[in-house]
Amino acid sequence: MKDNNDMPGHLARRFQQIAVAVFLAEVEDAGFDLTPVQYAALATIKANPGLDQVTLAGLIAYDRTTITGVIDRLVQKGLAERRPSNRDRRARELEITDEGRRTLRKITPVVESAQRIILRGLSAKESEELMRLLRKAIAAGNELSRAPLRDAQA
Amino acid sequence: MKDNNDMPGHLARRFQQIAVAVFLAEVEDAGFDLTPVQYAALATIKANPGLDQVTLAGLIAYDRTTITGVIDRLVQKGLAERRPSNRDRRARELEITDEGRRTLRKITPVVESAQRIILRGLSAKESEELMRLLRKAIAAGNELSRAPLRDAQA
DNA sequence: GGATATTGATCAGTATGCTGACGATCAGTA
DNA sequence: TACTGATCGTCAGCATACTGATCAATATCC
Repeated sequence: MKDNNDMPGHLARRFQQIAVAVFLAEVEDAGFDLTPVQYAALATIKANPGLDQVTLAGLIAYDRTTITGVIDRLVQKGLAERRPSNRDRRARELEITDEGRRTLRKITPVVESAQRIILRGLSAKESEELMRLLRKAIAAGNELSRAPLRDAQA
Repeated sequence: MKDNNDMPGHLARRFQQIAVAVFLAEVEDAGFDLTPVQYAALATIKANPGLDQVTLAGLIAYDRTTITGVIDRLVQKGLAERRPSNRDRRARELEITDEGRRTLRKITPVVESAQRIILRGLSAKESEELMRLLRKAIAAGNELSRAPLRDAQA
């Protein structure tokens, strides 16, 4: 009988579980209330002002139906704004607020420290190798999930 | 600005996302309706007949509040049974049914094939190395999540 | 033995993630 | 221009995951 520890699927779930727990603990310790998903969305909105939700979803590989709720919460916390687009009346343009910018600036070092904690069992060299292998496996499987990573369009 | 691809947390989420999608697609193709979580729970119940829910949760690193719903669905599908324990009247003893055994037998090769698909971008050597590094990182972070892995007690 | 602490299971509440559907809108074409 | 198909955002519904609480039952300690 195959052990759980021989199943990449199980290891993936467990690694992700720990990563989320560490992220939330560090962020809360620093006095913030932001999930990993919300952080990634906010950082991506800041880097791509005025983008629409489908583009945002593609940039961070979220499902477009999940984005709706995430943005709801960012807006509700006053970190982002959602307004109808003039170019395409179906679309919503997303913008980070000043408050969002402040939060992002203060929280980024915390997030980076969390990333180090997630890998605390590995040497620097092992960490690099793990990330390289994950990137490679992810690239090969990108199209297999409903929410693949997509480049921004012009 | 740090790229998403430099964040182990983001890579963890993405890898897990693909792993779940592959698992569900393969299992559905084979004509079954079972999630990764339900599969792991069912296989563990079979390997440890009569175990209680907390022990099961520890063996596969689930939160105990999540287990309740997972077992509900296994029972509802007729794959497992839940009955009050005689030794400890707070506890529920879990048992796999004949139907559960049949399902598990037929589905196991499908699950193993899914594991190969998840790693299809990597060579055999790289796959081994990825799993080794994940195991190491997970071991170091085990206590950081609310649902750490636990050995079965005597 | 009896007070206290702990434990097993569940629940309510919240946040991802997904499937499949829908209305509104846009783009391309006959 | 009218039609057709695709796209954007949202929704309902389901399944993980977690926090924190509660109830019942067991363990522990004095």
